[in-house]
Amino acid sequence: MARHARYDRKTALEKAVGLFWAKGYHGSSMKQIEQALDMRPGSIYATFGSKDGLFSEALAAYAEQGGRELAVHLKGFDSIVEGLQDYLRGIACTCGDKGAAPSRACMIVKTLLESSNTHPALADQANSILSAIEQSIAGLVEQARVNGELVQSTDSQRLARLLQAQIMGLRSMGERKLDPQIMRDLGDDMAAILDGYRTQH
Amino acid sequence: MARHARYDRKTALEKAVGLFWAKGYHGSSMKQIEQALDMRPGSIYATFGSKDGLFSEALAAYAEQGGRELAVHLKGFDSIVEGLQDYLRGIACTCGDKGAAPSRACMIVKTLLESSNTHPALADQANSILSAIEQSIAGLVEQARVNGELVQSTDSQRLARLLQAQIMGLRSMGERKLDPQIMRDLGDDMAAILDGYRTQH
DNA sequence: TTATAACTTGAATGACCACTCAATAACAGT
DNA sequence: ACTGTTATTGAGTGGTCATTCAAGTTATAA
Repeated sequence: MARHARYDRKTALEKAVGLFWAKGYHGSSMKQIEQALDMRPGSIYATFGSKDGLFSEALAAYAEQGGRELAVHLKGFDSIVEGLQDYLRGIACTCGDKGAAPSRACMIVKTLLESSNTHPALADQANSILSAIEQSIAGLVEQARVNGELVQSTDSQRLARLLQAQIMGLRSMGERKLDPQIMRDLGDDMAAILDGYRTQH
Repeated sequence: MARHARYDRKTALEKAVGLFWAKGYHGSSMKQIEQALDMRPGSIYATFGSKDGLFSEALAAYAEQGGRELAVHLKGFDSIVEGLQDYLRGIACTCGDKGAAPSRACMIVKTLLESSNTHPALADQANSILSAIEQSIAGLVEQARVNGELVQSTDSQRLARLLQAQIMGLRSMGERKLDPQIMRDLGDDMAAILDGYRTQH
C-alpha cells in the first residue's frame, strides 16, 4: 500500500538518548537532533510529535535500559547484597573510564535537576522513574532481608533511598572526572556502607 | 566626576543567584534576568560583561555563601564529626522544607551536570569549586582525626569525597520533593555513615 | 551654571529557536 | 504501467535568543 519507513524507531531513540544524555534538554537543539538521528525535521515531527515527545521517549528508553542492566548484573550473584555492592563498584569504574558513555552522571538525575523549575512535565517523568527505581531497589533489599543477608530490623524502603542517593552522588562525582583510582575507592566506600546493615560482620 | 551606579553589584548578584540556581544557565533567558535584576540589558552588560560573566560571578557568590554557612554551622559544635553530622541533617531538613530556596539541589552540581558537555568553561569553574570544597572538608576530617574523633587510619581525602558525594546525593534526592520525614531519615542515615569512622562506638 | 564623566535606557541586530507544510519520492496493489 | 498511500524532504515561519549602541539622564567638578 505504501512506502517503508526509512528509520527504525528504536535506533533513532538510541541516538536521541546519546545526544540528550550528554547535552540535556535545553542544551540540545533541533539542528543537533537532526544531525544525530540523520533525520529531517518533518520525519522527526511525524515520528515523535515534538522535541518534548522525543525527549520523553528517550528518557523512558534510557530508564528501561538502565533497569535491564541492573537486573542482568544481579543475575551473576547468589547474594543480593554482594550484587548491589558490586553494582556500586561497577558504576564507579564506568565513571572512572574515559570517553565511554555520553555522560557519567545519570540522565534521569540530570533531567530532574535541569527541568524541576523550567519544565514540570519532564520533572514529573523523572520523578516517576526515580520512584520506580527506588521501589525496585526496595524490593531487592527486602528480599535480602528475608534471606537473612541483612539484619531483621532493616527498613527496606529507607535503605533503598540511601542506596539511590549513593548512586546519584557517585555518578555526579563521576562528572568531576577524577582519577579512576579515586572513583574506585569511592565506590568501595559506598559498597562498605551496606556492610553496616549485614547480619554477619 | 560622575553619576552613581543605581544598582548594587552584590544585591544584583544575589538576585542572579536566585534565578540561575532555580533555572540553570540554559533555562534562564536575558529577559528573565532583566526582570529578576530589575536592570536593562545595557546596564547588565556594562556591569557583568555577558550572560556567561554574570553566571560565573553568581556561581562564585553562591559557593562563597555556601562555604560561609558551613563554617558558621561548625562553629556551634565542639566535635567536628558531630558538626558534620548535624550539617547533613540540616541539609536534609532544608531539602524537606517547602518553597524555601530557589532549588533544593546544589547549584554547583546543577551547573556541573548541565554544562559538562555544552559549556566547558562553566564546567571547569564548577569543578574547581568542588575541588576546593573537597579540600576544605578534608581539612576538617583531618583535624577530627588528629583530635582523636576518627580512627587513626582514616584517609581524610577519601572520607571527604565520600561526604561530598553524600551531600550531592542528599540534595539531589531533595529535588524529588519527598516527604520531609523521609528526607530527615535519609539525613540521619548519611550522618550514621560517619559513625563507622569514629573511634568510640 | 556649565561641562564632563558615568550610568541607564530600550529599540534594533542578526543568529538561532522549535516547528510546519507543500512538494517530492518510494513503495504496494492492480 | 498506473494509481493510491505513506514517508521524506528542506526551505520557510514567526518567535525568541544574547548582544549592541546611540541617545538620554544624573551626578560631580570646575
